[in-house]
Amino acid sequence: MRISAKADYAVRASVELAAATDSSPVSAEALASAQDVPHRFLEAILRDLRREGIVASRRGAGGGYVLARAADAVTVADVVRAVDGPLVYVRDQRPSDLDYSGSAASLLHVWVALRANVRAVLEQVTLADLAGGSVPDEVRALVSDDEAWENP
Amino acid sequence: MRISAKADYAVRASVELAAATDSSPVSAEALASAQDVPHRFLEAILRDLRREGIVASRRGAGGGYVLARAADAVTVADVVRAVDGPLVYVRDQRPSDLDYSGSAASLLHVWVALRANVRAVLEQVTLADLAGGSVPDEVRALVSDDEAWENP
DNA sequence: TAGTATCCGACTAAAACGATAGGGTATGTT
DNA sequence: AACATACCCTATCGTTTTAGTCGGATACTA
Repeated sequence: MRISAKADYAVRASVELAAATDSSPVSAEALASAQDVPHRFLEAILRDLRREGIVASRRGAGGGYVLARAADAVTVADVVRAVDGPLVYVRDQRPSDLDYSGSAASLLHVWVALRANVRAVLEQVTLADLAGGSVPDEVRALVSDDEAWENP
Repeated sequence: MRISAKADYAVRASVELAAATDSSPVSAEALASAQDVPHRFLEAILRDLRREGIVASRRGAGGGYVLARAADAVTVADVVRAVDGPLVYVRDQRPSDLDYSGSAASLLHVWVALRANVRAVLEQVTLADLAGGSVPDEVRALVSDDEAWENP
């Protein structure tokens, strides 16, 4: 269960855009240096985000990227899905497409519950939350538990 | 965020062992055909599980594998970690090792909350639960929501 | 028309993934 | 003792994914 560099970079760039309040486009170069991400790689990621309707772009001098929607209408899940596809899948299949037989039948429920709990976090946090330096109460509750910070 | 074939197979084989009540070893071959998994591949996985103390093995005729601990003392998280390492990591680092600066600082909290919610499922379900065809109430509550079964 | 910055497709090195192969070693049965 | 069973270990292998890079085309501004 890993979050790819691509997803991490995509969210960071999107948050940076959400934080740029003055509605003028931000260049890929500026985003790359602000978040310390390889510029050419970020360009490719931003193209994905544009194709998925997360950001809009303007070419030419003074061009760059802006969010295509309001920052509070874009969740982390939206951004991750745009670059990496489905949030959770098992052996390249969606949980609901799996077919378990025998004593492992209930395992399907585990994967579905897992996905539900992943969604509960990533679909709750918006770019506006992150740009504002805060997270929803439900998420804060999760991280306020000391156990959440331990590496078992 | 994918669950690898290895992790899926490992859990299924472990559940099969938990369901084999008569404490005599089950061969890799028998587990492989019961769960429809490549036999040689499963053997490699079982070796990982043994090294991590999840299963015990006996060699020779009539040999095979048994759970090394009671089925209600082994969680799905234990099995997944044994074959795939840490449950959640971002760009090959544990969330707590990440270093975010600028407007994406709160993103760290999102990844930590994500991991906490993943744990809340996988550390709660034991092999005994699955072998018994049921899951803990907290997990059942998650899957009873119709939304949990939809592919967005 | 010069400069800026996005857009596009191809490309690459390295790692991960999903296995498979060949032989060695311990254990039980006859 | 011979034999069959079944785990054990190392190595290999083809494909896909990951994380980037490169060269140039296209669009927009001043």
